[in-house]
Amino acid sequence: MTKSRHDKDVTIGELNRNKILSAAEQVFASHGYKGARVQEIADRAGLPKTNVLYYFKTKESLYLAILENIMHLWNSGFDEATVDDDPAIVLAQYIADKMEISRSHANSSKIFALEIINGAPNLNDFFKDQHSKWMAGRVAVIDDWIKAGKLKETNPYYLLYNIWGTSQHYADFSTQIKELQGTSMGQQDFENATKNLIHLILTGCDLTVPSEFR
Amino acid sequence: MTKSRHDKDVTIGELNRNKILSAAEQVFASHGYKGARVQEIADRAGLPKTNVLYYFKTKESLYLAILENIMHLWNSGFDEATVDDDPAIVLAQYIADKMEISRSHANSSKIFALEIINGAPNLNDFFKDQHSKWMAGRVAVIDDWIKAGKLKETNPYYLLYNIWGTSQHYADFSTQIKELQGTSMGQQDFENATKNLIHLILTGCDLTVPSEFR
DNA sequence: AAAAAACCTGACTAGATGGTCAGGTTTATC
DNA sequence: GATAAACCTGACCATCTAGTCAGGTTTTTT
Repeated sequence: MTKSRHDKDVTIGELNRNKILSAAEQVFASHGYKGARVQEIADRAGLPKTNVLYYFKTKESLYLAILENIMHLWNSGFDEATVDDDPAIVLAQYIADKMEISRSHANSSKIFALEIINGAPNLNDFFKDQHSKWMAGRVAVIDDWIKAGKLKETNPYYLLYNIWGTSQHYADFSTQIKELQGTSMGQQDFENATKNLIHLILTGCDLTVPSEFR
Repeated sequence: MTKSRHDKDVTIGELNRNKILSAAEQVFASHGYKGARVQEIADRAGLPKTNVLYYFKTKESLYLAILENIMHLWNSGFDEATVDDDPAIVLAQYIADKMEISRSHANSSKIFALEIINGAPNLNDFFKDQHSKWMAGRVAVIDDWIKAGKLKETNPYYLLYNIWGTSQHYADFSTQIKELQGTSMGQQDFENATKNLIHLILTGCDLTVPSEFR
């Protein structure tokens, strides 16, 4: 029996980094970037503040680390959609993806949506650029659908924010319900909410809800 | 011609108070209570910080003044609804009211909804009490509707948060669209959004949308 | 078991922040 | 035009905050 690390072993660093990220997620979600205190993050992580700053040199870098994690979550089939795809299927799946993120990563979702809704005031240039490009690409696809007659004339930004805002609200809501009553929204509740939302958004665009999302 | 104030005259105090409240609304809405800086509020109001603190002794009292203003906005027909009223009409009208507030008072709406969704961490006991009572009353009415067979078995908190969250999202969204494109959501856009929302929420409760809200 | 790497933290600092205060000016009232 | 009330603000302060640093301990590697 050796004391050396095996591949499957978790280093103290990994463990603490995760503790910190998880604590930071909660604090940033409830107080925003400016309002979050490093000390509070440390307390929630059960570590001294200095230790938090050992792993993440600044409050900003910790925040950006969280945003980077979240960005991966936001990847979806919509990213590769083209004018040849069916907008109803692509959008319905996108809404379902967003709802799943709201369910499984409520705090992350809250932080990222807040950042985007407020015009990304805390994102550095790299992230802003990355997100702008993604945004421009999605808007272009939506515009192409409209030009191709596959989607009614609509504001692409309106549509995207609509999806984010509504699915986001379930993230806020599910957290709150849990605190108030001790019971989370169940899987079935979320499925119903997802169907409702797909119906709302798609019919708002004069699209027919694909049978697999009904 | 006299220099005395007439009833219709506005004192300097009233003017400045309004400037400050309006500036504070913006800052609290975008940074939250903790993240808001008195200096930033002063800058936006075009006044020295000391002057802001002359009118509102503390940051907290300024925040509470805003919440008090908003509370009046939240009054609606739902407050006096009883089991004898038609839930479809009461709820549809309530949603329409909330949407109108999102349209006309986006920032206020954001602050108050945030406060409630986060469990009112910054509200003093008076406000908490006032709101708890309102909440208990509304939940009781919804439960009565359910017992009377006028509304399907549903979680009353879920329903209320659903209405707040979705209508709230239009407040965030409308601000953002304005910044991105220079054009606000028009009256027609908001009417459509309101109808969509009424439909979503009511059908979610197995209620039929009253014709006047269709 | 020695060296290196990773980890930890108490004491500290510079700057920001909410708030005070004392002494001023302007406005309203008689 | 004198008095009172309302308004204004530069200088200041106690406290909080992100971040530094130096000197330590533990873990991993060789």
